Amino acid sequence: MGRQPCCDKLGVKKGPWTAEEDKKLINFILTNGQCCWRAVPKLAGLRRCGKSCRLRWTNYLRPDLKRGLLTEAEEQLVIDLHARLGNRWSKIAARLPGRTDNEIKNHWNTHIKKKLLKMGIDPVTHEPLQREASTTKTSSHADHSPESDNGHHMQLSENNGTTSSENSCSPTENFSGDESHLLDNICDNDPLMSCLWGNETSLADASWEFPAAGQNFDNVGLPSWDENCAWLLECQDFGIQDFGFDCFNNVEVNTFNALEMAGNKH
DNA sequence: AACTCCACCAACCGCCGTTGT
DNA sequence: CACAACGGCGGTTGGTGGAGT
Repeated sequence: MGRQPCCDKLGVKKGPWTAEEDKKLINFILTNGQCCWRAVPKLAGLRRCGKSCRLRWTNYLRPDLKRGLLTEAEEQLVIDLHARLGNRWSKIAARLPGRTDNEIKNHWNTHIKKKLLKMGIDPVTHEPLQREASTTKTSSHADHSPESDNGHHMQLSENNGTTSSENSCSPTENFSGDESHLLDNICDNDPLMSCLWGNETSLADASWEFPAAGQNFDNVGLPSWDENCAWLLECQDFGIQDFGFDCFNNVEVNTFNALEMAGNKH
């Protein structure tokens, strides 16, 4: 009869994660790798739902995360991808290494939306607002989807504010359909997109996988995580910056910062 | 200094497609 | 095949801190 419940919901902690919890989660994934999230809280000694553990890991603790504001290039890419994909944040995030869907979604809602509106562009349809107003008479936005915007999306350009309609790929961007053709179009018309879409398979297939114990990050150009992390965790209480170390790569520093921030909060 | 407003973002909620029993 | 949980996703909320008054 079906599966066992994910968590009993009773005695499950909610709210912000503490440094201690982060430590436990990191330690667990270090030694066991990413396995079934349902088992993680129990095995890691966390009073959290597996879902919550996964979220914490993917959005905050993952060592390959970039932090800080999106760069201009990233922002432009998000806008472009949003015009093509709509609110499919996970798909968009897959094109921006080191960024999470949550982060992109937040950035969209807090920054990009306003920016587009200021420029007179509808953030939903990527159409100019005036033209938008006239077209709404015949079609509703409620059902807006990448398939329905006919590819006449606006591209944010601080330089000239021109649209990219002319040089963007066309219409009916149904990714499940003739995707290879679509990707060709995108790549042909946009160098940045070309670069990213060029790695389509690797990016798309490279669901973030933490190496199991004994493996290291050599294949992704990262240092051996489990070698570093033991003392990393021990050091978190001091704060890495206090050491004046600048020899860490971003990955390690990010993890330090994450832990430190969590530690400072509590 | 105290208060209010606002922006930011981590985390939760609920839905949906997939998958195990 | 039916059912129920899993995993993932997108929408939304609530806490926090900074800016403005």
